[in-house]
Order: sequence, then structure tokens, then C-alpha cells
Amino acid sequence: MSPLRSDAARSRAKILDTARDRPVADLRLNDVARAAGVGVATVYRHFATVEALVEALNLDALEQLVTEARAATEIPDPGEAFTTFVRSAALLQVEHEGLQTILLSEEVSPAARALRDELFSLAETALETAIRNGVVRPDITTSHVQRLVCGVEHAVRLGDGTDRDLLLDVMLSGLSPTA
Amino acid sequence: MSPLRSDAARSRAKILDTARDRPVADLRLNDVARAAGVGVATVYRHFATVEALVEALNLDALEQLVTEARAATEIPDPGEAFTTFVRSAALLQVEHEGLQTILLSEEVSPAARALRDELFSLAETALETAIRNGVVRPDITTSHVQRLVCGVEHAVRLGDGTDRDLLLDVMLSGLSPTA
DNA sequence: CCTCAAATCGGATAGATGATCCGTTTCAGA
DNA sequence: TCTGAAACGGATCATCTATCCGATTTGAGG
Repeated sequence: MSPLRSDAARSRAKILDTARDRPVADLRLNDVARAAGVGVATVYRHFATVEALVEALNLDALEQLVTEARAATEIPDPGEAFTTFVRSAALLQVEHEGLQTILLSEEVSPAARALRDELFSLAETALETAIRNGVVRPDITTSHVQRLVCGVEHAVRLGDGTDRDLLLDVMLSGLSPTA
Repeated sequence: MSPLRSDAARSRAKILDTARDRPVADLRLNDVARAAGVGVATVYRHFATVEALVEALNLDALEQLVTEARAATEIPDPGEAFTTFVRSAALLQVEHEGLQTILLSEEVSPAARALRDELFSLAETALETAIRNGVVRPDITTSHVQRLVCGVEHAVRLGDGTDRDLLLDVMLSGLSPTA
């Protein structure tokens, strides 16, 4: 793809900076435009939908998640590997409100899709290894893990965020087979 | 409060019946009016906001939940009592999409508030007893339990609902102290 | 440095959705 | 039956979303 013209790049940055610290729930492209000091059409040109904007805002976080996930799967102990993986995902999702959107939405950019596919593949590996070594219940699938992480995120968001680790810990220990 | 006039009661019933089997996410008062065959204003007169309509739709479920909760707290075994309580709450919340709204919203009708207060009081009792008897982690509060139930509901909704019991089970076993 | 075509810009405005107002109709008690 | 109060419907206003188009800016070539 061709490089952006300098003014276009400036507008894009202004839009992203403005949108970054707003709750994704009440993200209106018109509001962002006004707050960023650019025209409405400029925002719509750069980001056709709110989802596209949210994706752009959280691509960095997704990259970071994949990086951390790769590191986690290299941990020798299967339990610790799995735990580290899930913990990374949950913490990043709590910190970056829009990450869940990318991970669940069907319509994402090719770049995001590639990262997501790798992430799911890593998750599959980590989970399989964990189950094979008896540190996670055998009736759990990656879909379950993903949705439970989203559930924990939801639970954390309903509070002030201070008990993040506690709620995550409940979920993780619930996944162990002996319990 | 004065009894409803017959035509008003009829309208109210038509509105509720129409709204009942629609996803609360895309519940538009205008749409409901059209589908119910009544004027827009009639809907707005009966239910000032979507939330008010959702509350009316789910009051029955809340009553049922309180009833089940009362029964649960009478179970002698503290672990079973707590588990039954939480299971009831989770299953009803999954089945009745709008229940969470009543349980979390600040602005509810006095009737709903009374039921909710009793429910929380029962939850407090069940949790305290469970902790005192060592069947639930002592660092858990009723707020945690409530939010975890909402989290599980969220996780179930992200799927097709078939693994409801599994996800709930993960959460419940995660709450036990030994894990 | 100047020019010009291409790309971007911004805001007016069309379109969709949400909520209110007010004249008309229906109900229930006398 | 008559009458006032309450409820009714839909036209209308308000708000929010998204597109179109003339004006402006950019940067590469002469």
C-alpha cells in the first residue's frame, strides 16, 4: 500500500490520539472529529466504521499479546505456560477495552486476522499441552478458554478493577482438573 | 397506585407480549409500538425508557430467583446451599437476558429494589456461611460472586449456550479454597 | 521556484432513529 | 346517557449517523 501523504498521516494521528482515551462504548465518529479538530469526512475516510477505528487503536495491543503468547509457549512447565498465556490475554484485554472486539469480530483487517490466527494457534498448543500433562480439565476447549477470559474481563469491568487478579485467579484455578 | 383502565391494561399487555421474545440489545420502543399495533406515545407512556420496559419484562424472573434463593439458603449443607444459590442465579440470568440489568442498574422501581435487596441479603448469608465452613475462599465477597455470575453469563452468551453447565462449573470450583 | 494534478480537507446536508406534543377517542362512574 | 378524566395515535421535533461536493493542501516534475 502506498505511503500516506503528510497531511493525511497527521490527521490520522490526531484522530487516533483523540480516540485513544475514550470508552469504546460511546465512541462517535462525529464527536471524535470535532474533538480532534478535523472534518467529519476525514474521520470517515480514514475509518469507515467505529469498529475499524477500534481495531486500529488496538492493533498494537494485539501485537503485544501475540508476542507475550509466543514467550509463554516457550516456558517449559506446561502449567506455568498455560497460566502465563491466559493471564497475559486477560490483563491485556482488561487494559485495552477494544481488544475483545478484534478477537471476536468476523470482519477484521487481514493484518489483524493474521495476528489473531497465530494467537489462536498458540492457544491451541498451550491448552493441548496443559491438558496432556494433566494440569487443565480435559473437557475444556480453546473456545471455552477464550470466552472465560472475556467473562473475567466483563466481571472486572463491573467493578473498579482492583480485584483483577483475584477474579482471574478464580477462573484459572477453576480450570484445574482436581478441583 | 390506582388500577389500570381496561384499554390501558390491554395496551400494556400487547406491548409486553410483543417485546418479550426480542433480544434486549436491539429493543426499540418505536419498533415495539409498530409491531404491537399501538401508537408510539402509548409505549412511551407505559415505559419511559427501554430499561423500564426490560425491568417489567423481567420482574417475574427476579421474583422466581428470590424464591429459589430462599429455598437454597434453607439447605443444611453450606456448600450445597451456596452452590445451589449461585447456580440458580446463573441459570436464570442466562435464560432471562434482561435480569442482569435489574440487578446492576441504579435506577429501578421500588418493587424491583425490594426484591433485589432481599436477594443480596440472602446472598450475603449464604456466602458467609459457606466461607465460615471452609467451602469457599475467604477472600471472596458478594460483589465478586455477583460479578463472576455476570461474567459466566457473558461467556455463555458468546457461545451457543450448550456449555452453560461446564462454564458455571469452572467458576464454582474456582471459588473453593483448596484449588 | 513555480505549476498543476491528485489527494485530502471540512462542513453543509441528506437520511435514519429516538422522543414529545396535542387533538381525538375511549372508558367508567354518576 | 352524559361528562370529565385518562389513554390513544401519529404528526412532528430533536438528535445522531453518514455522504456528497466544492475548496484547499500537498508534493513531484519542469
